[in-house]
Amino acid sequence: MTEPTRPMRRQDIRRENEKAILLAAEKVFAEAGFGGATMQLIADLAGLPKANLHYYFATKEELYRSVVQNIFEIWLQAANCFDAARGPVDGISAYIDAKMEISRRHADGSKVWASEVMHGAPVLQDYMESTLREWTDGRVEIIRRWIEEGKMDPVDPRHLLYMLWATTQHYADFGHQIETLNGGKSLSNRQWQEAKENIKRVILTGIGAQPA
Amino acid sequence: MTEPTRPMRRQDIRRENEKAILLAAEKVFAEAGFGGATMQLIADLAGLPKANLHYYFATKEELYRSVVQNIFEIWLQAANCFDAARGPVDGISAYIDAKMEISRRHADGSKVWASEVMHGAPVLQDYMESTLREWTDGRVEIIRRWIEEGKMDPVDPRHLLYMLWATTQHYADFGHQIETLNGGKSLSNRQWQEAKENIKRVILTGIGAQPA
DNA sequence: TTGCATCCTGACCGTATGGTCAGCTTTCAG
DNA sequence: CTGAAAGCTGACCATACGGTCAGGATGCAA
Repeated sequence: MTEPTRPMRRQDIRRENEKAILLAAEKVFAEAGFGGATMQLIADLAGLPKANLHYYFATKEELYRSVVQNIFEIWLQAANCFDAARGPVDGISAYIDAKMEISRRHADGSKVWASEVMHGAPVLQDYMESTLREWTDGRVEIIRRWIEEGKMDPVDPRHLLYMLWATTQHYADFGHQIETLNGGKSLSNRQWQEAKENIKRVILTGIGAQPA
Repeated sequence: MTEPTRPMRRQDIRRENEKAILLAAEKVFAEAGFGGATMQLIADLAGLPKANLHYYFATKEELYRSVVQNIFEIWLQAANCFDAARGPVDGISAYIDAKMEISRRHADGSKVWASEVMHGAPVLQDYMESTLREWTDGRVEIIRRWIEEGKMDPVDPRHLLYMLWATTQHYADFGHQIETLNGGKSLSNRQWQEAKENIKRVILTGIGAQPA
């Protein structure tokens, strides 16, 4: 115990409880899926009575929506790497780094996101048709320009993006499989590093954008 | 209606009903996850009363297990491509073709498989620790030999395999996302072909195993 | 034809789950 | 200090779901 008592302010209480609930929910949704998750389990993990969850989030759907939107924000932020870059080597390297960091630090969120998409994006369909589509179109344009400028081979930009998403996301979504094939141990720092380097090397070489 | 009545034989009845149930179950599990799927939904989709499902499959778990094992078999069969090959170009090309075909023809199964792994492989843990591990180790050895023989660059075989799994599986698991970014339309024959070619080209080039 | 094994199913049951609510405690502005 | 707003929660409810079962229908071997 750090403090004997804590005279929390209202603001703090709300913020901390919402945070605890969202964190617990992310984990439970990731492990059991939306249908398999129960409010009771989330409540227990968050250390709160179930009724308290419904005080902050009216319904299971609303809580789920919050979790999914959270991870979507994080996912989109990794986009910035792309824009600041001068060429494919910088841009794609940075993007892979960022996405791999997400796979590692937000494995649960990644799984929830994957689950949401796999089940037809019932919650995020709007975002996918607006924000995601715009983001993608923008990146496709950037890649197209790189190709025009001779900075990389003429690879279909969309399929290249899918490849980046797939390879990086895989380390979160299929982390359990990777762990099992790694002797039941989660990847070490070194192994994560190797994974990143491998992806970068194969893809950058594969699109003819080798570092100078 | 094709036939007025059908004097089915017992054998046929069992086979056809099990098949119908498994097909329906695969779809429902893919769309809703294990927890979200209901026996009633599966029964409706299969065109049978719910109680009849329990006649063929005692429990929801047993039905789910059958579905997962089915797709695992298919998944493993794609392995043969690897063995018959003389070098990385043949082997990896054939494997990508096979896995992409699975992503296209068995999208539901692929999703169920992904879901199973994402949730910690509660059903398939044994298989993963035995069959899958053996298969993987064998393929790692093959790739290592290719590297020794100078047929490709020294890329970590395991991470290469993960890359192959990820890129191909992505077209099934994230098919909805891809569809949305494709203007709401599923990929055409031509687009599937392009996807395959792109993956092959980038990866084969990326590992320094260009066709002669 | 007969008898039996297989196949089928409507009706039912116990339980778990999402959600509600009345009433309590705590915070804090005035 | 005070009252209202915010925070909290045990007990409760309706429903949906997995699973059961008694008994009827059907095929099939002898």
